[in-house]
Amino acid sequence: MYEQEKIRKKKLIKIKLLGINPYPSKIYKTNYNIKKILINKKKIIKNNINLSINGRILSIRNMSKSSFIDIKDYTDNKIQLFYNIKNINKKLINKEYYILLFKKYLDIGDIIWINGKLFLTKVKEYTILINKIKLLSKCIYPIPNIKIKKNKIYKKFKNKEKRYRMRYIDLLLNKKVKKNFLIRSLIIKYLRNFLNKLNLIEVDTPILQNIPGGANAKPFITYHNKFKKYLYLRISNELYLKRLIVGGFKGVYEFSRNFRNESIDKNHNPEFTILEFYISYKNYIWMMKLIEKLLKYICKKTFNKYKIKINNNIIDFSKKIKKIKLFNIIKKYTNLNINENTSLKELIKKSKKLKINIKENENTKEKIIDNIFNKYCKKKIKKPLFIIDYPKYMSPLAKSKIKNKKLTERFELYINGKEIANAYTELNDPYDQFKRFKKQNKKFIDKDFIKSLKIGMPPTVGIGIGIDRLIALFTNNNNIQEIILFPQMK
RNA sequence: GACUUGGUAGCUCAGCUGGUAGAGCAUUACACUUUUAAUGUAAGGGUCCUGGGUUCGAAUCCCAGCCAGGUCACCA
Repeated sequence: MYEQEKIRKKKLIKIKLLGINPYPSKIYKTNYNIKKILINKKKIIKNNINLSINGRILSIRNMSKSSFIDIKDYTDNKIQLFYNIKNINKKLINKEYYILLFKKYLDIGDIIWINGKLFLTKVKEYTILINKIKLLSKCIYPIPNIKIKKNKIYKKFKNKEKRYRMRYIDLLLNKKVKKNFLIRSLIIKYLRNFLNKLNLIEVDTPILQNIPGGANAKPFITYHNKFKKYLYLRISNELYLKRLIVGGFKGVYEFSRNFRNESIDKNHNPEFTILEFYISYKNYIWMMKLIEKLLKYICKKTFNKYKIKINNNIIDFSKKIKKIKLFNIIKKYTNLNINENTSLKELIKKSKKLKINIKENENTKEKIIDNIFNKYCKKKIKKPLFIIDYPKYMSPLAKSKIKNKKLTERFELYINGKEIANAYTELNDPYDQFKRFKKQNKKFIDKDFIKSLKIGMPPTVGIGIGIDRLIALFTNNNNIQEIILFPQMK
């Protein structure tokens, strides 16, 4: 690094001394991108079209009095450039052309603008004969070189730590990585389209909250100097979106960046994105149908097909998603006969064989069931599956079922062993909600939210979809770091 | 948090049971008038993650730490 950077710095100084600005502010017009050139190559040659393009240099081959340069642009296509000493005698050649090309001041990684005409070389490669050239930005830090020689690929930049810490290089060199983020962008775009078609309103709610509510997780704490009080980065936006439903919106959604002060692994980043949306006068049954439509829609729009391969399983998003009751799936995989009436003592007894490890002070029914499910059921789910009939004690924000008050109108969506979404008909009884908050977490009770429920929230269904996990799923990545541009690192 | 694998040149990686730090590509110089990610010759480039220890001698063995990956647990 030291050596090569030093050499390039010297070049930079020389270029400047010779009157060339290595970082010009002027914009040079282009009339093509490389993808467009490759598509229209025959036409371009036929009509003798003058091409102007931008790009980054990938490789340089100097041979005596002529040279070849490969450049790549934002379309991720590359094209070969050519210049020859014959051109030097022409009066047309400007100073910059001479200095950059013949003094060899260009490096791999430099960003240039060129103007020239397309021709076919002796070896039949479509190539641009350079007529004018401008340096747009000098590359000082050498990027890993891209080369294939004798069937060996010298293109690797695959050290994960380096890739994540220097994502700009990763994106530049690894096509797949860039593609993943293009898919991410598409999926979010189509989710928005879908929700907008439903006439939901996109909103922004506070990231800095007085009381971290709506989920059970450790928050990041910060301090407001003027208020002289602690504020919390949101762990969820749920309670704010519900306030908006109280306020009379028919439906709202937010792509919410949430923050949780927990450990990092392939499924968890301290900041992550959840899409939450709430629709009044609907319930969780309706939402299940909507989610089927939503998945089908984004799969089709993004990939132009309904079936995609995930972890060697083909998943067909045009099919109806099956439902199973929580206690039934537990029975299926563990043979354990439990239900919402099972007492804590009984649960502990029955689950003893399953090697569930719960800290003694956290010995609650919801923890034990959660544990059993995570350990024995979750990973077995490959195809999309709705899990329903969660007991009330596991669902502090969900409305109870009419026929069985101990169960709730709630479902979770699992695909490929991962929780993708969590939804329920929202609890809108303020006194019931207050009781449940008290049971769940005495430290943070959002009394203002209770007040909003007292004003009256219409029957409402709400859902949270883990966007990072959803995108990891659709891009067939097992690690969330691959689809978060800048994953958190120490 | 536990276990496990790794950290050596710009990149990818060799380096055996301890004996002067290696390769390919990249870089620099020279040669060669259109090459298939050329070719030939030569050169430069290293805090072998950090700190201790063992030893005449440590990239290598031992201990501690840092950073990262994987698996599991916790957390959603």
